[in-house]
Amino acid sequence: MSPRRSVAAARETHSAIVERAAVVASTEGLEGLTIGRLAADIEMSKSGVLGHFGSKQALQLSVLDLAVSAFGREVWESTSDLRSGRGRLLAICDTWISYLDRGVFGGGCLLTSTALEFDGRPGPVRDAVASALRRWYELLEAQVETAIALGELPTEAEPAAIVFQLAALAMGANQALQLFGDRAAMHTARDAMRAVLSGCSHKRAVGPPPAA
Amino acid sequence: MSPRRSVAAARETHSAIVERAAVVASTEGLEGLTIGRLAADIEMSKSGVLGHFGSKQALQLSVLDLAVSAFGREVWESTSDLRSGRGRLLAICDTWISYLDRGVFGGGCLLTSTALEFDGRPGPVRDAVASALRRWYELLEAQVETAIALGELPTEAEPAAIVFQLAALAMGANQALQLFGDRAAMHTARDAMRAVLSGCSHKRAVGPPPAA
DNA sequence: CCTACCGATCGGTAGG
DNA sequence: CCTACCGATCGGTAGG
Repeated sequence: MSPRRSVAAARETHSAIVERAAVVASTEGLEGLTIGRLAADIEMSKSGVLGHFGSKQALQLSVLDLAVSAFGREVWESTSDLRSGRGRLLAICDTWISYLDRGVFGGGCLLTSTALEFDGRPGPVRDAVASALRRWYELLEAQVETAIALGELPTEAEPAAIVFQLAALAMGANQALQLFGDRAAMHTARDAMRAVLSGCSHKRAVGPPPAA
Repeated sequence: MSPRRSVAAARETHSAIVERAAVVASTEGLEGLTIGRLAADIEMSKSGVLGHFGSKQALQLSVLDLAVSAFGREVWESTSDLRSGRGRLLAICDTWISYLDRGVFGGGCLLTSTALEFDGRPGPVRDAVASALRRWYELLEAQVETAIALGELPTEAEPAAIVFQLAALAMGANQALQLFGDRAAMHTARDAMRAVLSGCSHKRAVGPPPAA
């Protein structure tokens, strides 16, 4: 008479697999996942694991979904109490760096690593990570446009260029931390992000160097 | 009486394998290399391929060596006619972007992708890519220091922060091109690199936003 | 959710 | 440089 134990339990098992897979993928990559190893980790049979997804690729997409949700929750949603504009962008720089610094799934940013791992492999995984990143960048561009409209950034600021720089600095922070264990770079990245949002050097600055 | 054909021929075969492996690794990753596939591509037996390296890891290190050489030649050495300082740094921004834009081994920058692929896997490959990138960053920092000493950059400029930003922007350009096919981002990245070297915003710029 | 199994491929070795 | 082979593991299926 168990009240359909299988439904709730299956959902829990599903989550447990995806969460474990995210941890593995965080260091081994999404392609480095194997059903067999995951089954051993979670103490299930291979077919028990595979039954939840149907294929390795479907599992990869589930892991990516989890990574996107976690990123959105930690970087974007945690600034939802702020009104749109420069203030929220500054807060996002902080939550973004903090997200990287905490190493959510035990390794670096899964969106960044998946983007690089799959950028040369056409298919659903590449499409999914590309569209997730594109949505994120468009969200940020909208914030920049709002900031410009509010007079918080100069009218000649270019949203795409500003967002490009913020994303690049986040990638730099990710590499510094994961490859070199360089915590100090988190501050460097944060300062550089704030400089990008300071209204200085949004347009080409190719004049002569200032006198020393 | 062939004049030790085996020596020269073996060297050529070795190069052919490594070059092919670099092309494969450029889209599949260094861990995605397999001896069997490489052997089929190059039309040799598996053991014929493996005999040149001894192990897959040794092959990976050879590919990384090739990638480091190519990067050094195309980005650094091609600016060797310039004297050290800001002028050479500006030229490096151009050769760096050009190197990324050309997609040397058919995919993205192998140093960037290997760094991300192996940052969570301790071992010789991780050590090799980390030390190659560290040497590159130190080379750039020395150029920044020279520029400061020559009065081409402000004395309060922080070499590590400037190099961090240049490297981050290169990673951003790599992602934009490989994941989104965004050629326009090459110009965005180049402009942002030049802004970093313009003497503006080297120190924290956290004041109030400029009036609109 | 399991056991049992499939063909394919992995990195690597033996021996020549 | 080759053939022939090793044990291990891969993603996935059949059948329950």
